[in-house]
Amino acid sequence: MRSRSEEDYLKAIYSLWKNENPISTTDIAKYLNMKASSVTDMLQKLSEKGWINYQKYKGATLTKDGKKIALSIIRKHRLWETFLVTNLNFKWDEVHEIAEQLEHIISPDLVNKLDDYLGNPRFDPHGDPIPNIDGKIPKSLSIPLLDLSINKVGQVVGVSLDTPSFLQYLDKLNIQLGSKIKVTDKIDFDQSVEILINNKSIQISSAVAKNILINTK
Amino acid sequence: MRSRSEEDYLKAIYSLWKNENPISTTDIAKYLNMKASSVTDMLQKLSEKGWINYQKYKGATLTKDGKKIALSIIRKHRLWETFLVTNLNFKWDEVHEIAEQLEHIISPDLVNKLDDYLGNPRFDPHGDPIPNIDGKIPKSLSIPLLDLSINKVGQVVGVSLDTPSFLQYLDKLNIQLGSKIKVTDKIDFDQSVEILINNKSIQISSAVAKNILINTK
DNA sequence: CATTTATTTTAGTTGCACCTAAATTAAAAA
DNA sequence: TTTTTAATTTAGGTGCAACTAAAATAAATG
Repeated sequence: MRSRSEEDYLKAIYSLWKNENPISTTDIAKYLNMKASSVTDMLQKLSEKGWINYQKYKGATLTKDGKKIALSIIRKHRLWETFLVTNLNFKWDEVHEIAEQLEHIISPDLVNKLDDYLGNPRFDPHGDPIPNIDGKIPKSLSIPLLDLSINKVGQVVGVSLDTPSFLQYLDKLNIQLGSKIKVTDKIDFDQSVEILINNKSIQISSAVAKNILINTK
Repeated sequence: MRSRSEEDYLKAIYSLWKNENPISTTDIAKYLNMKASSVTDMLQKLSEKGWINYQKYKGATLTKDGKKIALSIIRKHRLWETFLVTNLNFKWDEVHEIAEQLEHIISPDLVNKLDDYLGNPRFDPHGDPIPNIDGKIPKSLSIPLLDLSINKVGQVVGVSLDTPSFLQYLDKLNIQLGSKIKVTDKIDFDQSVEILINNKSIQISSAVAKNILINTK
């Protein structure tokens, strides 16, 4: 049996895990809005349960079992987000908090029936891949808008950042999932990008263009 | 802010509340599988929050606020049960535990969008009424099968008992929501009932007949 | 390389929601 | 009405998951 907290920690470690380096106590604490001492306590507990590799002062990585758990929670999270957006008509910037609760519902049957009901989607509304029942992650075939060449057209398939402020800004610019975007110019000076969307020409900063994902036909 | 436990207690008191009499500590303890001393603790807390009327040794009743909370949780529970059965193809005896978890998800928006998505159902798959957003409960127009007269036909609209063993027994008899049942005889000796269902004649005990709800056209 | 600074851990505390055991109160039986 | 029994509360304790403050360790700087 796992507690909700334990699941949150495993997911946090998975999310912060980029290269082979272990994740530091402080990074986890920041990610979960907790104090470092609380994190230390939990890391020791998770280590005893065999879900993480943990050495004092050296941070943590997930074991095979820990990774499996993290992926199953991410699977649930993304399936629920898909349900909320495509069936219940939530906007993509409104679903994170709710999915954060739904991901902890316990019932293997439920996840799989939900998956079937949604038509076994491979990506969630943010364009993030949905791990399958075995924890396999479908390869995303997208590139950042920043890397799209001049005069090419692409379709928005997701974002690589999902803070409310970023998503709300996209909403304001009328950039949505499926929006068709043509890159009309790239400004050398600040890497900003001039794009055509809905027959209007707008400028977006490189920071924004970096986090919009475009399909690569 | 409310904890999950607090919500469980309020729902328990609501469920046990038949007439005007307050609900005893012991009854709540039995219902929630807890010790009476734990219940006393919580009753004091709920009383301080203004959700129940509680007097030492005299049991508890819900205040207006407490009743409102209980109804909102029951609303969520029954809406989720409806979703699980009608959309995800769960059987009606499999959904209780999952709904028990889902009912604690916090998001007013979610409940109402789910309600709309399901087409604002008035009754859940067990035939229980779903409180509306203001806590109003639709009147059920059903009677126990036991009270249906000989040679009359009725349709199953719900059950008044939802233990797994009872529901599984109904499944075995092929009695489902919507099943058409004709009462062919009533045995005076033990109040058992002879019915015709799916062109087969079977006998059911009065205990069973009492808990099957039939519509009253 | 020594010292300062930052990170991490340990030790001890808190609130929550449960528990057991003992004391109290209410209800039932003699 | 007294006594016995049952229900309820109080008092004190446990595990969990957070916290603060202090100590220990590692990393960065002079």
